[in-house]
Amino acid sequence: MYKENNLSKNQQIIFDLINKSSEPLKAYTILFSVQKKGIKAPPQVYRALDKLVETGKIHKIESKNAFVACRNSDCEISKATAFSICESCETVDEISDMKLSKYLSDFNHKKGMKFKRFNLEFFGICKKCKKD
Amino acid sequence: MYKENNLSKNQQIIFDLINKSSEPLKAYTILFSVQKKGIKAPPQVYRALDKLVETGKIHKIESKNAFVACRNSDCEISKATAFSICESCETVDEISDMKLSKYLSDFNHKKGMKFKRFNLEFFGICKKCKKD
DNA sequence: TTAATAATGTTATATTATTACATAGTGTTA
DNA sequence: TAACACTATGTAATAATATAACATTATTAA
Ligand SMILES: [Zn+2]
Ligand SMILES: [Zn+2]
Ligand SMILES: [Zn+2]
Ligand SMILES: [Zn+2]
Repeated sequence: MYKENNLSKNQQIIFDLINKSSEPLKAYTILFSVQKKGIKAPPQVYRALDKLVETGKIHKIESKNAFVACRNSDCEISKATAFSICESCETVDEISDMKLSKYLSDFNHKKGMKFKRFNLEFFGICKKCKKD
Repeated sequence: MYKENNLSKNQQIIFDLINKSSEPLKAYTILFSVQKKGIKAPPQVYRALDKLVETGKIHKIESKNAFVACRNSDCEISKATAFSICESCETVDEISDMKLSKYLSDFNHKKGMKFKRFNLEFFGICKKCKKD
């Protein structure tokens, strides 16, 4: 089952759910949504999530403990992620900006640490919410 | 008690602990450490932490659910935070880089959202760990 | 076909965080 | 001072997030 599609059964079920969602999904929301498909316990969800994050199919929004599907082919397997988060409606968008990504990937710490990965979360009020 | 020092009793106890620590502290580690000082329950810790984050005295490392004291007068009350995190020894350093901070504060999303705040977490292996 | 690896199923438990409600301290102003 | 708003505290219970441990099955590679 793994070959043709590179996702396993549980991984595919959970990825499909996250990918169809317009908002970040939390692990237990996912768990409740997939119980009818036979996924009954937290470890099944967390294992699939871990794998999907590892392979860059989804990202974790750390400030929300929630997961979104990757919308950006440029984030190179989760090595360089950036998001905009509306503090009013909670909408999350993955930022796809080559200049920003390059600037941060090239950033070198004064203390000599070479970074392999970064995650950036911007917060504000989105256009839609501003109108209200 | 609030006037002279702008921190309340519990806030001061918890700030002192985090400030003296060389590593990020987790809420329940803090709770266990301050029980002899009369702080006995999670809400007391979380309330103090919330306030300290709000006022920029400490920051939350989202990827670790842990807290560090602010080492940077430039982060302007938690509006612009950046950290380097060693994936081996778990050391966390607050990055103080005006150019980086300005670059990100000035960054404008294509979708027209104006950002009020950001948090950036870099991951890698620190110098010390590279030698081993 | 055997062995290694990856994925699954299941139960229990650990860790992180909040709700709800009662009480006490502090600052302002009538 | 007394009345009030506001902030902080204390406490019990519970919610939400995540992992450990172990048994089983599926897939791949040698
Ligand atoms: Zn992505
Ligand atoms: Zn919004
Ligand atoms: Zn700071
Ligand atoms: Zn290190």
